[in-house]
Amino acid sequence: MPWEKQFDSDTVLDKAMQAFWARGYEATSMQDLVDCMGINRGSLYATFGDKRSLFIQALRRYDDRHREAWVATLAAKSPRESILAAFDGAIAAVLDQGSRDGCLLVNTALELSPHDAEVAKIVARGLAEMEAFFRARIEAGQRAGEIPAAVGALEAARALLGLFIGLRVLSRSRPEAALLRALRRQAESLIG
Amino acid sequence: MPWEKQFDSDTVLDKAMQAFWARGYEATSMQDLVDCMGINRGSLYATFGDKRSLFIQALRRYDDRHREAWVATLAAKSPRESILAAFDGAIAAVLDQGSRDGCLLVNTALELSPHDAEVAKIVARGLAEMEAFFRARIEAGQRAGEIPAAVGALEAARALLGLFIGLRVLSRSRPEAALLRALRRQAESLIG
DNA sequence: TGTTGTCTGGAACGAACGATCAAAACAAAG
DNA sequence: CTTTGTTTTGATCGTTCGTTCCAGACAACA
Repeated sequence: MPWEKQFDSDTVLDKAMQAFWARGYEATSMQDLVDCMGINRGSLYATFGDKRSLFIQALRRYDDRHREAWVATLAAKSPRESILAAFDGAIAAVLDQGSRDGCLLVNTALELSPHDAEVAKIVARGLAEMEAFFRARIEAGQRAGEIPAAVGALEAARALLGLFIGLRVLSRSRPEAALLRALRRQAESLIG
Repeated sequence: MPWEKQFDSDTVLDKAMQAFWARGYEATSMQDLVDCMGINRGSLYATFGDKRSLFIQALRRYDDRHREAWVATLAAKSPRESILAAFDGAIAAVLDQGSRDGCLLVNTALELSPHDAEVAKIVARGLAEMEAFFRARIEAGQRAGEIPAAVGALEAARALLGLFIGLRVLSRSRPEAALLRALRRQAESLIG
């Protein structure tokens, strides 16, 4: 029998994900990926297929490991605080870690969604689940008396999604504390 | 003496702008541009320089012809209505004309701002002027009694910018009427 | 130890990329 | 009509793109 893989698929996929995350799909070449993933060209193609295929796997992994894990982490907090913590986390990534990568789902929504149906589907689902998260947390907050019952959960969740996307875009282009915090405060006043 | 140009620089620059707008910088090749601009390769390079240079000129032109013209059009309405008309216009572009192009400034904010300082400057200025527009209109609306004085003009303007950006991103990835309209309603309730 | 099957490194592919160039085409001035 | 200087044109440059392929390295099994 052959010999086991010399690398961990998930580990190298994570590196590909980060490259796509920082630079986008078109601007990341296969050579960039070979370099940053630390595996051979042949192994890359044998394991992940072509570039688009690799990107889709990276995007799915982002959706699993980042968006879902992020939701799970936030779910530990109280409903109202979990919503604000979502915004705080995105702001902290910019101000504390100096990250200008934003969110891969949002970046991809702009770069590829209008031109690639399969990618668009993944992105739309991810964004829809963020909206669903906000909505569920608002409703839970209302049951717990943390959030006024007068707030329309669906409407507010959609507005929060919009604000959150705006925050991610501005993280990449105008990473200014005052600006980002203004969006967070708006999110706060939105849920009472 | 020589003979005049056979094409109008502004006309062909508009076509380049639309190509970059729809597909982004990296995904638009010089061949695409030669085809859609309708002029020869040599004329293109002689008139606009290299690809990045052409893009910057197209971006500046967008900033002039679209963002500024857009502001000028809106300024004809009452302050409060002009803000809502900004959102309505973006929604109409999606629902009436089926456009999924969004806003070139927003698209560029994500694709190039983190990696190109000169582009980032143009984008940041454009976004800052959108913020300034919102702020000026809010203050004018307050003077006219259309908008409650309790609204913090700067904070609200920043939130509107975030919502507007979110709207533009969702226009490209989830162009659903209910979703886009929820953002507009949030903008409305934001200014009283 | 020889066999097996995969992984590795690197060369190489055709195509497309951004960019350049010299010659032909041309309108206006002399 | 000739001269002049720019535009246009299409060929072509070298590079990089995404992708394929093959010989050598290697660990596990017989």
